[in-house]
Formats: sequence, C-alpha cells, structure tokens
Amino acid sequence: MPLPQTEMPGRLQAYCAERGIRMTQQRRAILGVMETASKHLDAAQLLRKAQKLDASVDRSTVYRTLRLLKRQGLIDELDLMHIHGEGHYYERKLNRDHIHMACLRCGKIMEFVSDIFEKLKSQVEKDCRFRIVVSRLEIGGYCAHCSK
Amino acid sequence: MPLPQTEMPGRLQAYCAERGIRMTQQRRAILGVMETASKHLDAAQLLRKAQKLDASVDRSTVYRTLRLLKRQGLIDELDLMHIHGEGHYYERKLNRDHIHMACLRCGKIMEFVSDIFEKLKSQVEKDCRFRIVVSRLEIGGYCAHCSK
DNA sequence: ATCTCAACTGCAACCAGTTGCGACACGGGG
DNA sequence: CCCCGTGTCGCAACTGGTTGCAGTTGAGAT
Repeated sequence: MPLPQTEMPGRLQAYCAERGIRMTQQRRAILGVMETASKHLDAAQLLRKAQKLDASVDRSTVYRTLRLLKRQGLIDELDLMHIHGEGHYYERKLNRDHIHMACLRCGKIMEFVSDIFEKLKSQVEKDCRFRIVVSRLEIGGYCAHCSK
Repeated sequence: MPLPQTEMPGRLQAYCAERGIRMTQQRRAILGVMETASKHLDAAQLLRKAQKLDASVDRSTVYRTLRLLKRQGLIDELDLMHIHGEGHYYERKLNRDHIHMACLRCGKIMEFVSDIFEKLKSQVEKDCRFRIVVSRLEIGGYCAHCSK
C-alpha cells in the first residue's frame, strides 16, 4: 500500500510517470478529464467526458483508474452524504485535507479547512498509535441560508 | 471498546411508536435483529437474520427500513473505508458521535471518542453558520500492530 | 368488530460498482 | 525497429442498492 502526499495541482500524468505507472490511451483520456474538470465529478460524468477524448473507454476502466488514483493518494472519494443518490464523487487531492458539508435541503456542497481537524488527526495518531493514510469527514445539515 | 448506550438498550420499537411510525411484521423482525445484534452489520447479514424471524422479508424492505431509521437519526451508516468491498454497515446511534478507524492491512475496526471532535463540530457550526444534523469521520491507515 | 385508506410490501427491472477472462498494447531490451 | 512479457482493456456476468407498480395490511375511526 503506497503512501499519499501530494503538493501541486495540475500534473497527474507526470506523477504517474514518476511512479512507473504505465500510460495508456484510455488513462490519458481519464487523467485529462480529471485535470481540467471542476471538482466533485461522479463516475458517470467522468466516463462520458473521457469517451469524448477516446470513444473506446469502458466503464470498468474508469473505475479501475479511479481505484488506482485513490491508492496512489492522488484523488479523494466522497459520498457527499448520499444527497444525490448512492454514487460517489471524486476530486483531486489538495495539499490539505478539507471537510465537506452538504446541505440536506438545497444540496449545496461546502468545504472547510480547519486547524482543529489537523489537531484531531494528530490526537488519533498519538492516542491510538494509528498511522493515518486517508481520512474523510463529511457533515450533513442545513446551510446558513436554509436554516433560516 | 464498549460505549455507554443511549438509555435502555434495545428499544428501537418504542422510539418508532413514539414517533408514530407504523409497525409491521417485517419491521418488527428487522428492528429485532438491529436491537440484539452486535455492531457493524451489513445489509445482507441483516436480511438473512431478519428472514429467520419472518421469511417474507424482502431485500428492498430491509433497505427501505434502514433508510427510515437513518432519517430518524436512530442508526448511522458507515463505509468503513470500503475495506471489505463496496457495501455499507449500520450501527445503532449512541449518545456521542465516534470516529471509526479501519486498518488497511488487517481490517480491524476501531472506535474513538474525542472532545476535539466535538470542538471541531462547534467550530463548523459557528464559523460556517451550518446547523449539523449528522456527521461521519472515517479514517483509513495502519493500526499499532500492523505499522510495526 | 368492521371499515377505510394511506402507508407498507414483494416483485421485477433498473442504476452503481466489481470481477474473471481472453485479447491487446505499452515500452524496455535485443 | 521489432519482439516479447506483463499490465491493461473491453466485455459480460455478477453483487449491492434503488424504484415504480400493483396488491396488502396496520391501526384509527365508527
């Protein structure tokens, strides 16, 4: 199991090359979409966009590539509290973990970075002697506008 | 790591009655299983056990009942970082939210309660003016034993 | 005890994600 | 430049979870 840690946005393909991951036609299409897309793509959208670059791309290749990127720590997988059905969403991993908040009424997704979150993770690592590889904090509730 | 229960253990049916939820043969079977089971049941196990109490229980009824209990805030749904496939796990909600840690090597699931987690949630509510209904923090990594 | 109707159920068809398999292509070595 | 092995691909079949529909049932009102 590989270690995570990313730094800059932008060059997924370069990362894969560095790590000796074979680059195929299909992966180029999928990575191209991930690099240029705005956040929170689901697998079906990703498939559709990738097929515009390479029509031969199959569902299973998309899922296999997502699993690969997850394992490399290059992307994060989100549920967004299952607000829009059962599926998952994907986003490029940034240098800092962030919390996702999903409004149960209007469906808006918000992000939040917190030092306290970092402190909490340190506490878990120390108190439980647990080496954290990946973490996911998702919150469902009502945003400022909808709780009025 | 046993945690203090809400009040009386095993009164899901009473909760449902209080809230005016209709009680059926099938729901009685499903709630019975949830009340007596140890934690982290998946839907398939729940279905099998419930069918021993009422053979007519269908998959879809199990899922519909789980959704109902989720919405009532009586149970929590967990991914456990998809360590054992794609499915979900369910547990009765206790008085205090807890963090789930899943070891990516041995598959062990650990739980942890933290004041810092409570502080983090307060921060989100204040700084983002977001009213929290449900929250889920899951961590994947290596437990003390496996990171040696 | 019976009536009534919204809520609930089983079924079957469907969406989301995974897997086994034989065919294929990337890219390093000759 | 071509060969070759291994990693990857598309396909089809499968598991986990959801949904529309038509028939049934629980429980409050009479």
